[in-house]
Amino acid sequence: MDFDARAGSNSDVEMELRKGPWTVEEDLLLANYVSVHGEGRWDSVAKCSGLRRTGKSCRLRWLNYLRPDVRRGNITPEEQLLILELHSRWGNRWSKIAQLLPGRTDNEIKNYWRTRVQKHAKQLRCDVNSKRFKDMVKYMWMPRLVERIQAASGGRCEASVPQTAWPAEEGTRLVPVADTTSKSNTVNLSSESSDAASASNYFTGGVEVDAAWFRDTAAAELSEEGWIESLRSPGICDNFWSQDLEQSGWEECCLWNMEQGL
DNA sequence: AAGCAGAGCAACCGCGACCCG
DNA sequence: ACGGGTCGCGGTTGCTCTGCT
Repeated sequence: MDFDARAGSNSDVEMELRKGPWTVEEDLLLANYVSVHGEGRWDSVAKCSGLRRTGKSCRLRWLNYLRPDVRRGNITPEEQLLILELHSRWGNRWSKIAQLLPGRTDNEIKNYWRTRVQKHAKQLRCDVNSKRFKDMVKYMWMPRLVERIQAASGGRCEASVPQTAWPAEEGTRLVPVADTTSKSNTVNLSSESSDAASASNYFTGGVEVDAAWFRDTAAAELSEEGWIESLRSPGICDNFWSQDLEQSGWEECCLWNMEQGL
């Protein structure tokens, strides 16, 4: 039962189903109706509430925006961590992932993934489904988030993160980087070019890269972002990471960029 | 100040699953 | 068993905002 945007007289237009952004009046109508009658059947909601919208549209608006318990805005590091972990397990099962993030909608999580994570991988010409990308998420991105959460909670990580998130996989080439998550990999790069080169080598499989370039790029990024300072100031870095993980993900950028030449 | 490009997000669309007569 | 109606999910689109030149 699709709607059809045919041109017509004013009265016809009045009766047409509306599309596009919801108005405040429509929001009020829908919210009032649902609060009185419950969610029920969405086609009925659409018809009986007086809204000229499809049931689908009403459902989407209610679930993603009007629902009282819906949370909007900054996705916390804990939530980011959970999203990364759950996505690694279930893939694009957004609604399933959303069930474990109270107040978050599948749409919001999907948008987060597409804008922050997938876009990042795309820019770096790295397949989000590739082993390498998953490793980066698992061994660099996620540990960083844990650091952030720990810092924010005064050293106690209270995030409900599945323990399978970052197993100690000794013997893999990624271990050294994973092992540095508590301190060194965030500091060394700013001061020692050799550390920068060695860190980069772990993610290039030991292939030589331009260490000077790596160091300079990292230093420039560090200077711009000032995130060494932020690491030492839990309050500040909490906001920093909450706003956008990617902005502090300069290191991954450097590493991935170098991989492109391989 | 104006134009442009990119990012972020709300909403739509298509399809498959489910329910019920 | 079948068919129509409805719902829910994942993919996609397009609008708005923001930052850069």
